[in-house]
Amino acid sequence: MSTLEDLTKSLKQAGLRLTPQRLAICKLLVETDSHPTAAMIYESIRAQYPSLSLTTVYNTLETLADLGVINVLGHSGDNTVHYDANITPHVHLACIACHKIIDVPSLHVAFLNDDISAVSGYKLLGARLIYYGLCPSCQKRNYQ
Amino acid sequence: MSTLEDLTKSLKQAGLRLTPQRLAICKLLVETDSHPTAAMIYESIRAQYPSLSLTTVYNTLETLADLGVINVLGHSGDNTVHYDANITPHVHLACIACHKIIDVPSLHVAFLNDDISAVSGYKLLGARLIYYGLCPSCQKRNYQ
DNA sequence: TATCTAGTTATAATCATTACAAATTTGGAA
DNA sequence: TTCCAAATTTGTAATGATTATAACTAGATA
Ligand SMILES: [Mn+2]
Ligand SMILES: [Mn+2]
Ligand SMILES: [Zn+2]
Ligand SMILES: [Zn+2]
Repeated sequence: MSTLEDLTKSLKQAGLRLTPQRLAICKLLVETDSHPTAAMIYESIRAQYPSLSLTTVYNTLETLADLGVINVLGHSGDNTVHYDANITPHVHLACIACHKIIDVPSLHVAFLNDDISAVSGYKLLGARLIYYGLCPSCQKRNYQ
Repeated sequence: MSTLEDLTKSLKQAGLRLTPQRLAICKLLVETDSHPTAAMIYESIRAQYPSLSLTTVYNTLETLADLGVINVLGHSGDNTVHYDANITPHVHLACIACHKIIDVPSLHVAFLNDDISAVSGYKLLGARLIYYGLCPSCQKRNYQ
């Protein structure tokens, strides 16, 4: 799990400024475990920075992803990209009904990593390990 | 790996017709190993069915995905959804430069599945296991 | 044949994301 | 401190994949 220092250091080391907007976005990313989208981040921070623009959120997320300190998850059935400050490969569980994404621990991820690294010939930059289905509460709701 | 019969049977069992368009899309899906997008499928089949519409491709893919006989992969950095007729959970390697997606065999996927199934409490419907990075030829190209 | 319906098609609408240019802020030079 | 160039942010417009809509077609049924 990246810390706030990880993110801010990597910005500085890349010669980029730590603006209030970037800092707020970084803070939110490391403090949440909800795998937010750009729009969610924008809505959360708008209260503190009323002048914040959605473009800045997208730009900052792209910058952090390019630096390799956050992970870009794909869609969870909702046509929006989710982000994760936890860049150690780990498994996600996405509900196709309510679109929540949670982490699932599994020891086998580490073995999987070793396999892929050894076999692929690719220069690996990250992973998106996503199982999807219906979360317990959405299962109930569907049967009512 | 789903066969053509798997796809056509599941369409019939759901009371849906096996139209020429649907058949052509199913054939392409089971014959390719390239994880095509809706647009790629449309372009491939247009020669045989000049009247084919992109909407039909999208509709058919959604139908097959809802039936659970094809898998919806996320983006590979190209902002387009990729599809896979191989619904047994397996690992993908996506190149962020040329956007090709290949399969990678690993025994640990089976163990991972067992873990997730046992622990989650979710009703699991599928998985997207994607590592991304630079493929060997794009690595060369970047260093020239 | 006449009718009904699932499916297809063409077209338009949606909306997340990206591109662009003007305005603002910043850190450093003078 | 004051000024300046560069970096960054912002508001707005453009893009493009996907989805919605409604007219049309084909194929089954009676
Ligand atoms: Mn996570
Ligand atoms: Mn595959
Ligand atoms: Zn749910
Ligand atoms: Zn490549």
